[in-house]
Amino acid sequence: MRIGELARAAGTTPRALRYYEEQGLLRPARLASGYRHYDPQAVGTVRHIQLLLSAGLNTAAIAEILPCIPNDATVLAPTCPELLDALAVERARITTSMERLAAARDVLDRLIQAGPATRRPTH
Amino acid sequence: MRIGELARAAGTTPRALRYYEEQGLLRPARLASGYRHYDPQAVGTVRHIQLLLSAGLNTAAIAEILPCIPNDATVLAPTCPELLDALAVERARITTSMERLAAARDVLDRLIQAGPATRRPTH
DNA sequence: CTAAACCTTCACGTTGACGTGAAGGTCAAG
DNA sequence: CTTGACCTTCACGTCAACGTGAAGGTTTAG
Repeated sequence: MRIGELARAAGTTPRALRYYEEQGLLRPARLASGYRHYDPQAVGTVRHIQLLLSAGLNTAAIAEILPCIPNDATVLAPTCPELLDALAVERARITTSMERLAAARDVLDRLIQAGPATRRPTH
Repeated sequence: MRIGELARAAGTTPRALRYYEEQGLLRPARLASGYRHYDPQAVGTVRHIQLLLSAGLNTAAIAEILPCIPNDATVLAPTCPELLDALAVERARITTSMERLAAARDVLDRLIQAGPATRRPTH
């Protein structure tokens, strides 16, 4: 498939896909015309990229981790053992983020709960 | 207290505090010298700001919400009812973020689990 | 064969939350 | 009264993940 088709299939834009390639996350083949050519597995790869990006990983971290994620998507990775540290670091970062989000949500929840419904004087 | 002291107390920088003021999040008094003067409650306010920022709220959203968070910090807000919508929107955004983080963490967990320990052939 | 719809490579613009000097006023200690 | 640690207001720099043309080649449907 070509870049536009992949972009539609993965819910993104050609520009983003070129950016991912520039960052070393994708390595599409090239047709004689110079057009990029992606195999169907690229759809899953791009979805993984977007997921990790939305989790706050940057492209450098994803570039490390991505080779360990199999194209098959149902089968797990043969795994690159030397990356376990990096994985653990990112995992910890995500957990910390989730805790902060939970704390912030609690703040909002308290405001919502103390809302217009309950209006008891404090005495 | 002055800006440097507040910055140290809240674990941030004077520059950030001036930025918060510029965004309407803080309104310190001024001494005759032109120096900003903060009361002790500002420490808690700044902590709230940082928490909400780290949860992905921008300064505009925080500017809406912050007036509803009491300086006391243990007592809940009298609440501004017209903000319930905005609160709900941000709450939903946070929940979505947490779900994405959880999904990404699952991906990492599967990689970590399938790590060097387990190495069974698939047949 | 031609026009629409693709694609290519530059290369500059955007957004948010600050960082980082620059140039100068203020305050406490010695 | 001077030095050093504060503080002030500009105002430009940064970083990441793209957006947005510009100028031009390619492919495909009619």
